[in-house]
Amino acid sequence: MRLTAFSNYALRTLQFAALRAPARTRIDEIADAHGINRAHIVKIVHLLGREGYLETRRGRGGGFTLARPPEAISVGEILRLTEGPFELVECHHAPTNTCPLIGVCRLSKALAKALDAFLASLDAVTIADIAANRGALLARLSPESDADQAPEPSGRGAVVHHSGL
Amino acid sequence: MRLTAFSNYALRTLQFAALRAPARTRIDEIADAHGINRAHIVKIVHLLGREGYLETRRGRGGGFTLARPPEAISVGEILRLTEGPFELVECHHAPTNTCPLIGVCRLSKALAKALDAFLASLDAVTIADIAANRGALLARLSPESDADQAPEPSGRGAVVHHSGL
DNA sequence: TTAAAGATAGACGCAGGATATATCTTTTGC
DNA sequence: GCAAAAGATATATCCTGCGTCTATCTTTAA
Repeated sequence: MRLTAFSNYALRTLQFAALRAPARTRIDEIADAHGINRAHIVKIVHLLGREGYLETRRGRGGGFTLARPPEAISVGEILRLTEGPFELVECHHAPTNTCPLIGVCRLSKALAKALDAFLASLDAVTIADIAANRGALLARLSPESDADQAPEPSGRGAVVHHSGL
Repeated sequence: MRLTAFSNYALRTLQFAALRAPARTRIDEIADAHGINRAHIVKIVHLLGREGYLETRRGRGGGFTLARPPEAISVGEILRLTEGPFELVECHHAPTNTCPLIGVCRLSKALAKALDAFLASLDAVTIADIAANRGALLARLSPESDADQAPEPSGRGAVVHHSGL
């Protein structure tokens, strides 16, 4: 049982934006920080923008910021968005189900209940919560500058500082 | 987020064995019932036998039964066995972690806690629980004979009745 | 008008899991 | 003791979802 890297990076993108607020964050910053390809974060930012979690802005000086207060975005709702339908087992998806026990199977129900417990636990956690220890996180993200946005601009393709995330 | 079919069938194998108890169950019965290849259930029965959940017996008249009372086997422990290490995100596996936030990241901790909630929910469910409504389950598994083991023997390769599971 | 930024499209690779086949060993019944 | 029935074991192959990459377009500010 594993979450997709897509979900993981989506949450880290929001966490990063919360840390940078009220300044804007750029896609390349996050991609460089993780040492991964731009395209991943591009897709994530695009989706989160469409769904009203990020305010994106094109062009020079652009970037994105949280579209809502971080206390108003829960980890659970992001996972519901990025992880696709949560079908732990085949029989949770009626159209393709082949199990004749459907409707009377208590295993299926127990699994659904456990999934609810999982999501409920994450519904109680917000982006503000996972960005609360700002100092410690920023120290890891950009060891040289603690609380302000990195001043030096970076080119598109060249990985400049690779501070990791 | 999805469980493997392997885990799903492992639980159904135990559920089936509980329903059949104290009679023995054969691998082919379950494979035929699901309409899947023998090899899947073979691997599962072998593992569950090795780990002390099933008593297996070779040869004519062989098959397997639960090695413990069904109340003493929880769904959670089976999942821990069959699902491999539960690493929801990359950073939960220290050897391959690349995230510099490791140790201070509250997202990582929140995910671990949610996973605990998931497993705790399933630790409270036993094989006895998911086989409790015996009548309803058996009616679906073998519509013609309700409470006794199907009398007709079935050959190895030929799918005979395909009652589904 | 140029550089910096997000938006969009599409191709490709690949690991894990699902599926299948073949054969060996053990046990019982005749 | 032989044959049939059952689990044990090994190996091969397919396939889907996810991750990865490249290229190009559009918007915006200096």
